[in-house]
Amino acid sequence: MPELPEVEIIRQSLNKKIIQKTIKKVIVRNRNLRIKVPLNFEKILENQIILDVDRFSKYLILFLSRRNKLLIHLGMSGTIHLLKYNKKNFLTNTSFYNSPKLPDKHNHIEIFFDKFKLVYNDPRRFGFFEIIKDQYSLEKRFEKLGPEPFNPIFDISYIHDNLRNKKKNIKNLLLDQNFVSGIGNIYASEILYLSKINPVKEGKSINKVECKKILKNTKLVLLNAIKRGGSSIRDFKDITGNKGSFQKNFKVYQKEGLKCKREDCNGIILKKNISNRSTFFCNLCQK
DNA sequence: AAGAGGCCCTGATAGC
DNA sequence: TGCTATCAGGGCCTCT
Repeated sequence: MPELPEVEIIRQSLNKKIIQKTIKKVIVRNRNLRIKVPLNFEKILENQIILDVDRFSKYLILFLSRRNKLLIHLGMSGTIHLLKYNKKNFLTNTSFYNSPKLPDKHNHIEIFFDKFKLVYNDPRRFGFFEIIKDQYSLEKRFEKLGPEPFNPIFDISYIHDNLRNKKKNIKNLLLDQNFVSGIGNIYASEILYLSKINPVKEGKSINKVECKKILKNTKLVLLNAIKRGGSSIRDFKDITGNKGSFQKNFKVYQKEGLKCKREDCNGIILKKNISNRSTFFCNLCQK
């Protein structure tokens, strides 16, 4: 479901609520996530204090008091929300979150704190919760992933060097997490539109000027999306129930058939399947 | 070795 | 109404 901006929004809202809180109890209702939740998962987490909530790419990282970490990935349909306990010690969702569209049957993991619980809901179960034993293992875990777009390593030379021998199209390259981490299907289309680059263009035919545009627009799009609370299509919300609004800023994503937003362009937004993912682009100004 | 395609899942929606 | 097909903010594995 979420790309880097949405995960960052979740991190921020989670950070405010669970830092320095102790995990009282953990219930796993379905271990069959993308990675099987191990049988000792609950025991490892219980009685630990959350020291920090960090993020790399589309992964959330909870730093725990015994120095291990909880790595969370939301896949395509994972959501996290906090439910407050009411006076009778029953659980109510009125204070923090309400979403009539999330049936309880997909609440796979619940982490209980003193006054609220964290609930992980994921209909498609492409997400996962993974215990990482220490800092070294964490770095090892991310070893093969490319830098985030905000990392100074991700500069024009890095982009150019990584594209120049690639036959793969630029859209798929932007989605390749081993090249750059955090871009997903929505933002790839948006970045290429702003850069006036056709999504099917081969990596090796992208020149330095275009690399510069990709660099600039990648950061621009992701930062603006974060600024606006992420993109709320299919009901994305942060853990306190606030919707993002970046979907209102989409130039091409899900804009098939509409006129190009550039005033000096008479193009039409087309939808094309690239490696089985929808891709949106202007037929005229993206060369 | 790079790159294309299949696959992991459920739910919503469209079309007959 | 009820079927079938298609499509979803992701990423890993296998085959060529």
